[in-house]
Amino acid sequence: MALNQSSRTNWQKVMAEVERRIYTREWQPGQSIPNEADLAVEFRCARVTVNRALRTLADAGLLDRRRKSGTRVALHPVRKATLQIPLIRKEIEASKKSYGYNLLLQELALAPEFVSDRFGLASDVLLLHIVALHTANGKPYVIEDRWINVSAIPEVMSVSFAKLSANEWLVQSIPYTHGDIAFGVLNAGKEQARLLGTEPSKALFEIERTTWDHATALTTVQLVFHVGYRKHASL
Amino acid sequence: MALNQSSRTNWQKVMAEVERRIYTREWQPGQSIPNEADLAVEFRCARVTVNRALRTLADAGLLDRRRKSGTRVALHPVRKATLQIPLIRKEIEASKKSYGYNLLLQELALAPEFVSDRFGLASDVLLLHIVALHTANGKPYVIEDRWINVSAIPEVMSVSFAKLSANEWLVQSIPYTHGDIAFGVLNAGKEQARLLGTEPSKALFEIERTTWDHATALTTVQLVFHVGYRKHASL
DNA sequence: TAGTGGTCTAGACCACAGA
DNA sequence: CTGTGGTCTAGACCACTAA
Repeated sequence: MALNQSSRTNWQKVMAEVERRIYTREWQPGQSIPNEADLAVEFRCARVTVNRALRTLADAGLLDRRRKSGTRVALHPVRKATLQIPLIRKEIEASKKSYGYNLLLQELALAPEFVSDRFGLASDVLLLHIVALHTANGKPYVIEDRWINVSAIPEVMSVSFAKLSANEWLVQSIPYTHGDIAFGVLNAGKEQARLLGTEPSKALFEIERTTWDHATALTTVQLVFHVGYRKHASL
Repeated sequence: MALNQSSRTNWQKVMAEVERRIYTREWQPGQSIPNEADLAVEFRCARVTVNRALRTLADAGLLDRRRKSGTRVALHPVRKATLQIPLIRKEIEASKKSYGYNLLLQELALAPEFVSDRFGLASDVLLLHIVALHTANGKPYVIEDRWINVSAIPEVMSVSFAKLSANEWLVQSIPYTHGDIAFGVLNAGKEQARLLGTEPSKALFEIERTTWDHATALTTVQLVFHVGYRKHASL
């Protein structure tokens, strides 16, 4: 029993010891490990403490757990990367650059088909269309191209996004139950290249995000980032 | 007290109810919520149950918790997206396509500077360089361009990656303590375009990943995906 | 220094899925 | 049916930090 890890809490020590045994192949991939009760005895702690350690490792993908059949070391550890999705302003300020914002378009318009499809609405519905440019130290950072479901958020009609970005107003004013997000890539079009200060066909990083209130779509946004943008995470 | 949610366990019901109060603005952004003990009384459950609910919401970014000053509804909910990083083979098989693999290069070579820098090694060190193409239904899916630290993993020298990809062999054979991952974008070069069946300068999605055993870098890999590749997650 | 979240314990019951 | 993980409880002590 080697629980002398430097980690603070007991369940973290247990977790570190279990990780060590997995790492050193003392417990091999696919192999069953002792059950919680036995480990609690070995580690001289409550079973709940072992449970928390093993549950955390299972969440991280290192263990597979099933009732009755027990806990096994994962054969193919599906690691998970957690990405932070902050406000654009916060992201820029976090890198110690000065944040700037320019509204380019705010108008009611017929939604393109891919948007009305995504929202599950008829194709002749008017939605609020907003395009804006966020800058860092005065340089283009990201284009925000957003559609808002005005029937779900009528109060948005009386808001001006000249000073406050839709990104920020929505986060502060409109809660949502869930959303989906996709990371992709595109070749810059003429207008995108002009706005971002680069040449057409340059490869640009793109994020599409749609948020929902239960079954009602609230807004969908396409973010197109400046050349060289990367998103980092740890495993 | 409305704990009649359809969720199963008690802490999930508590969490759902707290989420509801946040969502309906019964508890407004920035506002303090009752402490765990009071909530436990209100919900007629143990404090630990409330703790698990609130801790989960804090992990998700909806609450800010501090000792002594208590729990507040987050002002800027920094949502987190969790991306699955599976084996390439598993990812392809999960979309019900047939997986294929072609080794293009396996040789000892002088590492380019960005690799020896990343590994913290001298610039004249020989590393194992592997390039391979993974296919889905016979069509190019992703180029795997990998450098392996042979001094940390000497046994890799006796492995042939003609049949089994380095991606797969490493996951099965070489555990790691941590890693970092970056998502980015590039314009296809001539060779990349040829391998992926597209034209040069097309925008391609790229993932760079480096894994470590404590302070020792094990391997770094660049994955360049086929045109149109996107990575999805939920919020 | 006092209030709050973080953790730990021993014991209990439950839910699920193999044998 | 039975073993295993999942959860819950009441009570306790600890760690941090704002007042």
